[in-house]
Amino acid sequence: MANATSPQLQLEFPDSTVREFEPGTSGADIAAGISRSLAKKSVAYVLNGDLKDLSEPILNSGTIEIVTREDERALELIRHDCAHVLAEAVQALWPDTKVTIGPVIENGFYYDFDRDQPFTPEDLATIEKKMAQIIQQNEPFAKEVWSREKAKEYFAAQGESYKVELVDMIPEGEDVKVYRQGEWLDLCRGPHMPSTGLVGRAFKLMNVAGAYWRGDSDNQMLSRIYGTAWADEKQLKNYLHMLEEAQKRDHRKLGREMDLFHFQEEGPGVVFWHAKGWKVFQNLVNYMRRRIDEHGYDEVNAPQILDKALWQMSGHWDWYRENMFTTVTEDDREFAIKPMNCPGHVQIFKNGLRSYRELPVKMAEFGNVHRYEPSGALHGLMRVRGFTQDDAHVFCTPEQLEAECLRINDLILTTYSDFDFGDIVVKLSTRPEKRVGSDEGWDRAESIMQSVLNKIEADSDGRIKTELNPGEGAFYGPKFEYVLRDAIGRDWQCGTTQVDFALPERFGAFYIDQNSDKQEPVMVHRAICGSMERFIGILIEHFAGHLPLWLSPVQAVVATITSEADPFGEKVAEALRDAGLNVETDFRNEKINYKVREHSLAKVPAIIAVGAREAEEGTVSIRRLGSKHQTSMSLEEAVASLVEEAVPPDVRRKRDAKKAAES
RNA sequence: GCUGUUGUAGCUCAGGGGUAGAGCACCUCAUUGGUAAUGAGGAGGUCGGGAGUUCAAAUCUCCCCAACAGCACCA
Repeated sequence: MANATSPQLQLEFPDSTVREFEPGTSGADIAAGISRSLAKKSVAYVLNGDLKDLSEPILNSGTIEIVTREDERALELIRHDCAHVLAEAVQALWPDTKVTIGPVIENGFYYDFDRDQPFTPEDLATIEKKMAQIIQQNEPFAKEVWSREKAKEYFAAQGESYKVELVDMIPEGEDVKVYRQGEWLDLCRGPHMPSTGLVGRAFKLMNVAGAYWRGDSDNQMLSRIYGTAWADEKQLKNYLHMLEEAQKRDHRKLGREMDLFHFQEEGPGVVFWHAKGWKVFQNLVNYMRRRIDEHGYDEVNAPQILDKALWQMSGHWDWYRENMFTTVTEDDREFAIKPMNCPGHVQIFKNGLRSYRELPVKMAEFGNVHRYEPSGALHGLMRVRGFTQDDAHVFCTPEQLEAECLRINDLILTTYSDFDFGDIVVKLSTRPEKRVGSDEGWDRAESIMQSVLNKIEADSDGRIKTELNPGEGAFYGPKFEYVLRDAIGRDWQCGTTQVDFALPERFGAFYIDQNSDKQEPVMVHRAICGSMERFIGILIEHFAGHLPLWLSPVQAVVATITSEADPFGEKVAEALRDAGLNVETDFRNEKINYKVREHSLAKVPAIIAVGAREAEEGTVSIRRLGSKHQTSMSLEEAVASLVEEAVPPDVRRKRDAKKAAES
């Protein structure tokens, strides 16, 4: 068709100029046509939003942009190329290693290998050296399109059974592509940069780990090597520095330094809360109590241990047995320690007769639950075997469901904002394969929740991102998951709203409607912090230990400079305590430098130093955590400002609203 | 649970087949000092637990436990 009348490509450049090209022109040709320096610097191009190999011929019109190595979009190419170089290096060093996949991930990449002898951390340096050699050789990445048969034959002959499996997974109609780099090649959909040399030197292999083939624990465990790669060494250095900083705010480390809690061998996954940590815990519980009170919940408390029969009825005995702590008494009666609060709450709902007039019934509990989590899952406060859920169950009519979901969303989002969390993702998880209830029921619930999800996003001013998690719902109903991101960039699911079809029916819970008929209520499970333990862990990391004054276990330390000032120091402490603040005194025979250092390390928000001068003038010198400066003010001023700052955000919000209404 | 690594004083860590060492913290004494470590002295562990090899084990081997990094699972 390429003749004199064949249509030219219309390509629009970033500066909005449109130019015509012969179909089949490559990105490299275009870059070369613009300037020699661009041709040299370019590593790929973007056509209509898709990243392409520089050598890829252009067949369609559209917007085009040449991507240089410095471009942010080149970063994923650098990382992906680096993964290929890693794989080549590994096979050069250990030829009997089989390759699998090596994708780009946040901040880097990994590659999974199958090898009898897993890699050791010492191997990483060897591999890095080999990688540097490969990069030095600067072989071009050459794309080839193979037939399915050829690819399978080739990889089978190489003994690369995983690659054969991967070829089979490529959808019909899609090209089977391999990228060659010198002698070595890999099945890959691309794109890549023009040559291995462009990977550069700003890469580092981070660690080795086991990982299951295709993410399934029934499959073979592979040996995974994680790496990071950046455009230049400065970026790499920054990233490594960021990791170090993140480690400093690890809640396990801060928990010890701040004397909040500890773990020990005899109690894997259960927390020993120290006095200060428990104070934080109580401050958090008190906050949540005020919030749920404001939202019309009733707090209840259901038993820790219940007969197996109840858990059989709830379905937990079938679905959740391996995660439950159980105990058999002398008289051979079997009990389970509750892993969830819902069955208990249903019992409370069922006790007595419920009228439609009572609905929605909102039952809350700071429920202490125990779950036998896999040992490898345990992680500080973030993942424990005994924890406290800020749990609640809303029993309502189907008509009330949407409004209740929105009400819960409001409670969750205001709570997160009170704790200064901005990065929130709400995910809607829909019906899983293994499930109870009719498809019509799921249709109805999912459509209600989808509309709630849309409202959540629309009302958030872009603060909330929403996602769909198909097939990830609970077996008894769809759910929303509220996910926060921690200091190290890990995501933690905290809040959740789950619609339950199964439990009311299983327990035969009902209410009496307008016509004196029995009706099954809809049950909504919801948690906001999720686990108080985890939430505190996230708070510690989020604030790097600098908890807001209202949450802080010790809000101020009064430290005297000389013992002469002790009586005045006592007076200051008393005044602060009388005003409701949590205050400690430090009258030890130590220098003020020593005291300041110690309390700063313990993350005390305010150090109030008093010496002879303050005692005489009736003033105090306040040094706030994180600041190197101190301000001097009268004792009265100090008390008033600290008291004001220590007002919890919800109390402040209510107070301000009241004030605004009055004026 | 799976793969790998680690486990020595409260903390951070050194050592390593012949019965343990540092710094900080702790205790005592001296020092009363202006905002991130005053000085001196003292006490403290049998080296995660168990078994084995050995004349001798904290050190080597095996089993178990726990922690850490991932994976899988999950609030």
